[in-house]
Amino acid sequence: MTPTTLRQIAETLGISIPTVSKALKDYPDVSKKTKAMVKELAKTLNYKPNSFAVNLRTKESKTIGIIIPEIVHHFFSNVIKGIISQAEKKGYLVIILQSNESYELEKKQINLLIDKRVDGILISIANETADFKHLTDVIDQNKPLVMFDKIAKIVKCSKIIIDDRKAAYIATQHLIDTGCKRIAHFRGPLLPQNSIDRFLGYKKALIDNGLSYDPSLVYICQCGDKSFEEGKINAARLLKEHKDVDGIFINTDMVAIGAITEFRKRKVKIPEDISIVGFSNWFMSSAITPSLTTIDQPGFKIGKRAFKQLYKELKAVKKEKIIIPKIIELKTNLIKRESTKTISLKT
Amino acid sequence: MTPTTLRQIAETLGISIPTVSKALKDYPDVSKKTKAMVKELAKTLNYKPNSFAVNLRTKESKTIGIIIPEIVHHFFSNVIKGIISQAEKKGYLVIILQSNESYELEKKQINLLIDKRVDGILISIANETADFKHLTDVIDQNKPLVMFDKIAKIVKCSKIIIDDRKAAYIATQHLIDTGCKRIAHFRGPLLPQNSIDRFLGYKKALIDNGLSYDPSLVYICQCGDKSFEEGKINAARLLKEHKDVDGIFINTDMVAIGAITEFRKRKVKIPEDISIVGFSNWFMSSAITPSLTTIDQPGFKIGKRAFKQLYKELKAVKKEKIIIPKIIELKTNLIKRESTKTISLKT
DNA sequence: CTGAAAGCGCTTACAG
DNA sequence: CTGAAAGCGCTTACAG
Repeated sequence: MTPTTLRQIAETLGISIPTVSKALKDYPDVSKKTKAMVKELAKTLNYKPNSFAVNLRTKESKTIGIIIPEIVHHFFSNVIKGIISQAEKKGYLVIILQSNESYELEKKQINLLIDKRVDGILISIANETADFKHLTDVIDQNKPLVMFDKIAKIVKCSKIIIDDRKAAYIATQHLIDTGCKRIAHFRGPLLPQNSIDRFLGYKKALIDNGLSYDPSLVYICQCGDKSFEEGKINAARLLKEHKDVDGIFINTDMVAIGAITEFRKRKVKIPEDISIVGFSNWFMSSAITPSLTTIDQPGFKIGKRAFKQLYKELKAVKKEKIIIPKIIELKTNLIKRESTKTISLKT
Repeated sequence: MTPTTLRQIAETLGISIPTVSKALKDYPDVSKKTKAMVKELAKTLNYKPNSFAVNLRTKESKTIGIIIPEIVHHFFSNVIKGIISQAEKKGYLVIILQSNESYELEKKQINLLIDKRVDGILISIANETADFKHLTDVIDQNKPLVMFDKIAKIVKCSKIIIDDRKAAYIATQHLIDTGCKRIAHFRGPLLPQNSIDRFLGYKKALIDNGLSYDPSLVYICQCGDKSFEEGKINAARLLKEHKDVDGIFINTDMVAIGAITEFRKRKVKIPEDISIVGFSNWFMSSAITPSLTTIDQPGFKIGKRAFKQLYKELKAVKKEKIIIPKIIELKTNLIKRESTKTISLKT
């Protein structure tokens, strides 16, 4: 009923606890005979080391924590999957917490994880978060912290990101290259770095191409639960307020799909009347009609890389080496589909 | 740098470790003065109990494990969210593992969790799983185990389910009530109980209404990554093989949306030519055109209830009470939308 | 009201 | 090759 302990094995075998411990871990200074004996009994008794005791001795939990704003989200669930798959390979278990984009919750959750003595933390910060003390505290405790996707530039830790500005630039450039002259942008909330960067990339592409930047063409979305609705609403507003718009770069696919739905309902032709580029390459983007041109944001890969970096730092800390924060930038791709025109070959 | 311990507080204050421990936990037999003194110092030193030591003593980790077939999945990510939200309230942290529908992985993961000494386990079993020893082992160790959604009927543990058979019956009945005479079914894989039950509900509705059951109208989908594609492929096959079909009950929304996409492409009118009912009420179901009539499967609620049940059993075990397995059935609803006809009032 | 004692189950450095 | 000793940091029953 109660789990087997080293003591039980030692007593039934008439040897000492340390010897049992060492035999099980194949220490070279234990006789083959003893090892065989111990291992056999351990197996029959289904011995499993008590992880609490092991943790207490080794000061490691072989567990990491991850905090994300939202679990029910295509991008983040892919990131989680990437993290878990990689962590499992290295013998780490993963505790998941969801901040709901709330700074207070995020702070509390960081504390929960620290209390649990996780070995390291992976985080994509909440939109609300503007104060980073809870995060620098983690680093000050010499506990590895890696940020991904939604990062805070000021915090000195490793980060797994994409070049949002560049990707947005490419997306907007594609609209320009395919003939759009008046391009709107449905952006994300004001605070998070990636929605700022996507906006800046959009703006720069316009200016570099000699198109004027018009702030009234920029619509804000919260990109939460209601993304699809926001897409529809903004599409309707845009149609009313700016009849001359012929292209939109949209912060996230879900919003873009909402917009497409609304446009189709109103018989606006895509891409002929309005071309659309989304962001993230959610699988529905290739499924809808017309399929959506978008920027592929590699969630699974981001998760994998985030864990790999954390793992490196975990090992560094163990060897009492200093952690040198690394910024890892993953590539994105423009996926051309039906929601934008094909580039006309110019002579 | 290193975390504060009880010893440090005791030594700087010149009192014993047990007194510090008791002061911090507000034991009645410690003087107010001592308590105040201890608490203040604990606060300034940012004392946090070492969870490893606490676990070792109390034999509790305040951590539970959850195993699901797939994280990147609307239903499951909602369940996870429900579990986590509830667990956090009760001071439990959640470790998540993904079985990829693989029996071997699932077995390994159960062991991982047992090795970690989680207090309890929540699981939705893999399609492949037909042997349940790894699960009964958990129960035999007196460790609470609660199944949800994809369950094994033989295993004696609590289960959070919906009445798949009834829901499927209602879905099919709705097709019949709205005038469908020849109804196909796109079912899930052969093994999992819920896909069996949905199939049986479909079949029973046909028979109860005097319609003949025709096995050739039942198509199998794996319902994995390729659900959308499977929907398209099966829709195309159906059109070729059974031109007379006027209604389909589909195992899961994603497949249904694939089917709708294919039908629209081929100018099949929905619901006039073919009516469709899905299953799960994925949010895209209300977004697509035509919007999808479907069965609402309350993922978040299932997660919440699953944790609540586990929590009850956790407490029971602590009090050395016997766990009485409970089957909790949550209600589903038929959500009528555009992919089925409105019921004609008969006189 | 306070503290000495025992112990949770393991690991590691050291003695023999 | 084996084992006695110390200790990780806490908690709880008990003595005073």
